[in-house]
Amino acid sequence: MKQKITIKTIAKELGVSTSTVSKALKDSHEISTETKQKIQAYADLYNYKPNSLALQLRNQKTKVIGVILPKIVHHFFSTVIMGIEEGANKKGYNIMVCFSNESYKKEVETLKVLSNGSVDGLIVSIASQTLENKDFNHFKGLVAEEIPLVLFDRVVDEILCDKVVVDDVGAGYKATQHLLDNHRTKIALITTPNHVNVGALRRQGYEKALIESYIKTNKKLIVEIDENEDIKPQIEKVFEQDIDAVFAVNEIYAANAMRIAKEKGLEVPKDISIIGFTDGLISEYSSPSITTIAQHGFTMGKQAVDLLIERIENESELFKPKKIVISSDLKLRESTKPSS
Amino acid sequence: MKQKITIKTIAKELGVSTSTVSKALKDSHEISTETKQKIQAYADLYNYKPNSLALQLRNQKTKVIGVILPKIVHHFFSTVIMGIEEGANKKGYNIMVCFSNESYKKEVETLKVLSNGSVDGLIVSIASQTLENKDFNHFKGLVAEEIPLVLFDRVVDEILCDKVVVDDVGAGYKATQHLLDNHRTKIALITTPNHVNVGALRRQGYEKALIESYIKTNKKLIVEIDENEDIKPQIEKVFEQDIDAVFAVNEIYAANAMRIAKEKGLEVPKDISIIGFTDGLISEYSSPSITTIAQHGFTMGKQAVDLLIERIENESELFKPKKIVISSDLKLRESTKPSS
DNA sequence: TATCAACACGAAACCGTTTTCGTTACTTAA
DNA sequence: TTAAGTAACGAAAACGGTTTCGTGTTGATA
Repeated sequence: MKQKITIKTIAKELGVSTSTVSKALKDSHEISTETKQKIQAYADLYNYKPNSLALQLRNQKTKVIGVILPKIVHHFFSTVIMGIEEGANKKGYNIMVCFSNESYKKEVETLKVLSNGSVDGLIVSIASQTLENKDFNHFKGLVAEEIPLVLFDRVVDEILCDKVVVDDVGAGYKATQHLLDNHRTKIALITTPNHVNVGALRRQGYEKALIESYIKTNKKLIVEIDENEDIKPQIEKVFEQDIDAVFAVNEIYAANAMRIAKEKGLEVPKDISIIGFTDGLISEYSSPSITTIAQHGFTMGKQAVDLLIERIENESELFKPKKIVISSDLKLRESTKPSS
Repeated sequence: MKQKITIKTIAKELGVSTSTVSKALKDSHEISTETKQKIQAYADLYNYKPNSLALQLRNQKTKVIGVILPKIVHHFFSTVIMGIEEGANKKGYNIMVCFSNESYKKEVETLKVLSNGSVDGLIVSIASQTLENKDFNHFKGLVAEEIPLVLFDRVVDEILCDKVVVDDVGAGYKATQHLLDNHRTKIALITTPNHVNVGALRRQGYEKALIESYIKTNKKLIVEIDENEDIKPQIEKVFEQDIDAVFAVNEIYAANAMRIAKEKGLEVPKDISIIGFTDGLISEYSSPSITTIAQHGFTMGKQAVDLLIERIENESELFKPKKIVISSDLKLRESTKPSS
């Protein structure tokens, strides 16, 4: 990179002190109009831009927000990023995005790197492996250092910080109830392993809805997908049971289920109803299109970043963690059209 | 944020100088074993982490790479980010991600902010609006300042820098040829406005393939989608023509085309073949699944970041812009299965 | 005993900027 | 004539590190 022009260069070149240059560029009244014009002209000519590192060091703030996601090739996380970026940008912040790739180790490392002063605060969705081994010390460290932290979607109670989540139980309930309303009673649930808590919560909603309809939950109708294995055969297994509906906790699972149903000669939604989660492009463009629970990722990102910036800029306030619950909507599409 | 522990605090607390502390923490031979142990123990106890801003200022490098994308809710860009992040991470860099949202103004601003010393280099895919109004001065400014820059996917010749692109002409040719091989001759092209050069290039490939088969291109079969309008009606118009195949330059257009085909009672691939671009989840999960040109976004991101880091770390070399062309593959699926 | 190297540490400069607090020189009012 | 005020600028500290170059104290050697 070319040697950048600094205040020092300008000062030396114009035979004044750096303080004068600094003040002149800020249009301070302390400096004579004449001198100001001379300095500003010179700065313009050589395209002077203040070094942001120096400013960050001096001001003890970076105007950067760190974002750590488990993965990105997932419509939901993409929309969350959009929301975060837009909200951050509006308040003059930039975002630094990292991925844990669902790995505990990488999450710990990334957290360490970002908490070295390079960001003013962090927005994180916890890696699946971390949720599994339940070791949250790296997060607790952050909290102890009082680095502003907002968790979203995948959160845990052990970490005392602000949180933004969707009403997973309610959403699971809503989805299941919708199937029940369509007179489906043999509803399969395709979910994540139980340690991924959003999956567990949606399952609670599913069970609650069934109980209220006096249907006892049948464990054989529930599959917990192991993402390290091939997904399709795992879902296929549940089709060996007698089912008339599928509730999947994300759209990939839902799309797979639909594909399998078709392969088995089942017609959607006549023979079997399918409902997914995360209102992404797959659900929208598959045929038949898939009814889903819309998670409002954009809103979630926006809320998370607003909360974080609030926390960053009002440090003085006493700390009382907030939890924002975003309600989710049922987005009706073809895959659950009543047969009547 | 809590007051962080610094080298100064340690020095004062232990009654030594900051230089001693700094050296001790780096295990310098200049410091006695005794003192080193004392200092290291103290640092560990209070969880000392060197302030990265201070280091960045002193070393004149940030180990951060800026990434500016037109948008993210697009499978292709998501995979590119993954590639960039992985490559960057491997070499100890972090990435700062921003979005231009296809807007010229936001692109200019973002570029300005990031080139203030907060990043060591930039990876950018140009905003559609910028391509349209052909004003590249903000990029030329970067090049003049010798800030390492790599453009990918959407690139232009006017900017003298490293580039990573897919072989768009070849890909367009390949796709069209595939349709021709399946005895389709009335091939519609659904593309972007011509200023988005990747669209223009793919169109060249399309036209080349047709010419080689002695088929004259019919302008009525080509639609340039205006993304500010509703997409579906625009695509519907081409179905008023007599067509037996559709080549779409991205998967959203392809999915829309398939949906329309079905609504018109056309069977895919019996009555009409459809081929898309960008091997995303929509293509994979729609039914029938859609044949696409795989763009290898991950590879692209990786190559881009490798190129950039190479440039950052070997400044001395004389500058000769490189252009890496990534070959694309045809991914055969159901939407173009030969009817025979 | 004088000389010299090795050892262990500190002072100070530096990265680029801001800001407080002088310090001049000049003007104005008492 | 003198005290006070003001305009215009500079010196220096500060942010948190690293690094070069002393410097004082040992111990060994000639």
